[in-house]
Amino acid sequence: MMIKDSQNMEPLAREATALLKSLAHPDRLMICCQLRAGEMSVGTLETQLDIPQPRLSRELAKLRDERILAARREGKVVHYSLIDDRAHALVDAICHVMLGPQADETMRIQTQANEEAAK
Amino acid sequence: MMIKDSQNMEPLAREATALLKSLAHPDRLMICCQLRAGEMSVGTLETQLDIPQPRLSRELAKLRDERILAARREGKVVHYSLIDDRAHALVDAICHVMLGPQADETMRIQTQANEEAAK
DNA sequence: TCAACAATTTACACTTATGTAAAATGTAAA
DNA sequence: TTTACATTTTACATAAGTGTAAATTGTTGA
Repeated sequence: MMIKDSQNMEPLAREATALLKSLAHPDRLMICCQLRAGEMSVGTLETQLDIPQPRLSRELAKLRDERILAARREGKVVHYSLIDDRAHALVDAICHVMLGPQADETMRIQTQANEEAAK
Repeated sequence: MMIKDSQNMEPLAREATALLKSLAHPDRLMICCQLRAGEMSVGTLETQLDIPQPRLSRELAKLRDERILAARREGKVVHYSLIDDRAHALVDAICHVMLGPQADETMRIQTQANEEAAK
């Protein structure tokens, strides 16, 4: 009997690769990486990640369109947060794979303390 | 004090996104997914994944160029295998994230038994 | 209302990714 | 060497991603 896994796997693979593509850009990966620590403003992200504002804004918009991030306005400032559990778990896994089991911290330096310092 | 994480994170993020891009296509993800079970010929992959041969061959070539896969010729047949540990670990993680903690098996149906059956 | 700041959108040029079909290559056996 | 089979390469059209700079929108406080 001929077994075609693709019929089971392909839809899942499409879903998975959509998520992978969302994270497959340094700006977007770093953004999601930072936001694991909690909500952060565009200005703070700009400072911490050193991404030119228009580019940052465009990548944020992409991630927002894909419901990976959510935006919350507070006065002039817009705060972004990571609302997709799969994306969160995948970023964790990526850090794990890139850095080895022990040191997820290297890619997760940004803490509330730094958030304050950046203001 | 102003802390710029990007200076630590950016090179790593570039590395990580290179790997993500390699996997961010249904054909390539499914190929790597299958090859976790072990070496497999182009023909077997074609049958199991139902990918047109020229496209399959092109994606295999990409993964080969990036040293994620290795090819071994045996007569007319070319066997591919997954030789990149990070890619292997990341595919495991992707399955885990997409399917939940329990059922990695769903995306890893292909066993040696199926390999034989497909011949 | 005006000025200043935060963030987004637009416009443009350029590169890369993708799907399809046809042609070419390499290998083994008649 | 000719044939058949397995795989790769080429050629082409189209779509999607990326970087940069300029213009625009939305908000607050003078």
